[in-house]
Amino acid sequence: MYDKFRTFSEYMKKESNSLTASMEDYLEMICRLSTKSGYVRLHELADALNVQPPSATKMVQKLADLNLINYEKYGVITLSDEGKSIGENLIKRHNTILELLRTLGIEENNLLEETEKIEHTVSTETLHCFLRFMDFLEQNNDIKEKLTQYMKSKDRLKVD
Amino acid sequence: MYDKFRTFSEYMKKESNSLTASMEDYLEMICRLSTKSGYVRLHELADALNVQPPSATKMVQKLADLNLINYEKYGVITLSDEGKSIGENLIKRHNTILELLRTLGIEENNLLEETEKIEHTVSTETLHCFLRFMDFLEQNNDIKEKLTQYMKSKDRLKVD
DNA sequence: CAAAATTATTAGCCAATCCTAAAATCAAAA
DNA sequence: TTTTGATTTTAGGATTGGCTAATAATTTTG
Repeated sequence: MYDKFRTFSEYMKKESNSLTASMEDYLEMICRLSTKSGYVRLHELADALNVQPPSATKMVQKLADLNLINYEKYGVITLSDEGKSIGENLIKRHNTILELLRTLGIEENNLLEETEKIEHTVSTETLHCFLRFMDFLEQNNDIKEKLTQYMKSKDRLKVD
Repeated sequence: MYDKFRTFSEYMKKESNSLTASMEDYLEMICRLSTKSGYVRLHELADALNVQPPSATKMVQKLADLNLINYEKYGVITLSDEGKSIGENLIKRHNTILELLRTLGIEENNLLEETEKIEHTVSTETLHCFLRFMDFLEQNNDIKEKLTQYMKSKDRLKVD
């Protein structure tokens, strides 16, 4: 009857070719931080993700093994071509989710956290649907406006 | 600059009072499976979640420690009042996400998996926004119809 | 250039959740 | 009632990604 269900852990176990949620976080952040100067230092990365340096070291070594970044001990972190390409897509995905949540009225205070949690869980197909939904609103600005107004007003039909 | 970011693992670490994603999965499923007879057997639970029995044993023991279920070795699993209440809310949350994703045009094939991944990540506030969005569509059936048509059509504005 | 300060690594630990293999318990049938 | 078969538990292992404490390398400063 319920044979199609899986636990969260099992869904989140990535296939061999793809990245774990944390790997995605690191790569995404490396991508953001390296736009200015072209490289990142380990401690900047650790700071930005609010982890301790040893955690960053470990992950950076993993990403280097996967050839997504270039890194040698005590050195500087730069993105490989593949890493850059993936990282840019991760950032796009992040921005898409963020925009969607904003459209649906999630408060600015919670936007980042909610985005960061959700982004790792959505498939490409789902992401496309989200984009398509926002296209729809772009093409129907009256509806977008009406929706925005509605989401702002406080009273609700159902409470939970 | 990016000091508000966290890694996925850190976001998903629950505060002491709340449940991990996997605990939620188990509790939710126990709730579903026990509606008929009022109880669940361990192997039913393991089957439904596609895990091996030892994994289910361990988790069931944890949930019993938290007084969310009643369980004694080799016995039958029943929900405590608190477990039932939480479980029912988890199912509501599940259904809300599922309905939202369906509205946004996610294919039936992917609906369950996408729902199960996302459900653990959204806050109560976000959930309320989702509900409110669907209220909006209920109250504006013309818009809902137009959106559905739009999501069905294949061509897209942007591709990624 | 040597000492001090900063940055990064290693080593080792923890928690969560899955797994397999083997042992224990329970229930049903001969 | 004893045997068999199904169910469940225990024991032990793997992976992931955090952490701290101690060490090492690098950079800055006096």
